[in-house]
Amino acid sequence: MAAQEQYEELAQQLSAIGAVKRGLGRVLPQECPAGAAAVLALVERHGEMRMSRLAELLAIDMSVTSRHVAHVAGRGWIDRSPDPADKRSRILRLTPAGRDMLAEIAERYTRALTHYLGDWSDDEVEQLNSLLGRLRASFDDCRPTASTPAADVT
Amino acid sequence: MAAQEQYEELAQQLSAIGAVKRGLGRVLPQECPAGAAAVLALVERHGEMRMSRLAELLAIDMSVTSRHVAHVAGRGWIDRSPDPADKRSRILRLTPAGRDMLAEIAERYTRALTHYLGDWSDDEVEQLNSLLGRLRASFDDCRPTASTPAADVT
DNA sequence: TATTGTTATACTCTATAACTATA
DNA sequence: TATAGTTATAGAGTATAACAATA
Repeated sequence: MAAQEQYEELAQQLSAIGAVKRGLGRVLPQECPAGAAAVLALVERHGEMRMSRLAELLAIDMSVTSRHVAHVAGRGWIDRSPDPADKRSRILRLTPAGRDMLAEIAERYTRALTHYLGDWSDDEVEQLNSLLGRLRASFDDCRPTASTPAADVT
Repeated sequence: MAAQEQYEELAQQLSAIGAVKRGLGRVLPQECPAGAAAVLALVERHGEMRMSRLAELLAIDMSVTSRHVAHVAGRGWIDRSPDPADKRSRILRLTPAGRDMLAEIAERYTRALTHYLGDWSDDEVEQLNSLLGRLRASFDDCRPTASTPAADVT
């Protein structure tokens, strides 16, 4: 259990971290904004999936997910094939072109971070990754999506 | 110096941290969106300042800063008085109403974070704050703004 | 009737460029 | 001529609501 000033400080840090995200986003290819890059990365990491699953992983509304996916599908980076088991659903798969784009993105991200974080140790980056992962997890656990069995006191 | 996978992982984590920011932003009062709250917090923390200084602290363009400040000034939370020493400038000062709003925001942030991070130790939050601070600093150091003494090889 | 996904609309945040006033 | 700040415009990201097709 942390102190109140620590929480206020954390809120400040999170507010300010947007500058870092924007800086990193600026290295992306023109055709591939941050939202599109996130889609590609998640489909690569978790394998083929449906729209609803992707929306859950992105932690954004499915309507927004739909637009991002339309963007990457329009450029041939993702394949949307109908799910034979449920014709309402679509299965998302990374295409070879998608993998190429992802490799390009990874290279740009790595180059930028090497530049900015050249003086960070392996351990420090590892720690930050770990803490950010836990932070997300702590928020996910309390989301109204799924894993909320009951509690319907109207 | 970290490994490439760590950098890719960090890029992923930063991309995903937006969900946390949005979650935290949802607890803010209707009249005070995240951008406005950031303005108030920085003026409280650093004391009275000019627009250009605030823009630098926010790490956003002054045009955007101007809109955020207009928002908080319009609600009486910030006072914009002309700088007697330079009539082009305006000095920003927190008003009592601004302090009240800030107290309200701090309370909401703290309540939310207590809820989400109840199982985090004092040390863990401290570590995360520290690493996020360093991350920002590492990016700031490489920004084209100020602290770029020479290098004008046209 | 409920669920999957898409589209329309609106809001927040940001950047670029044009503009005003002052140095 | 250069700088401080404002405003107009455009683009990315997100949420809500209405809608289509299928379960």
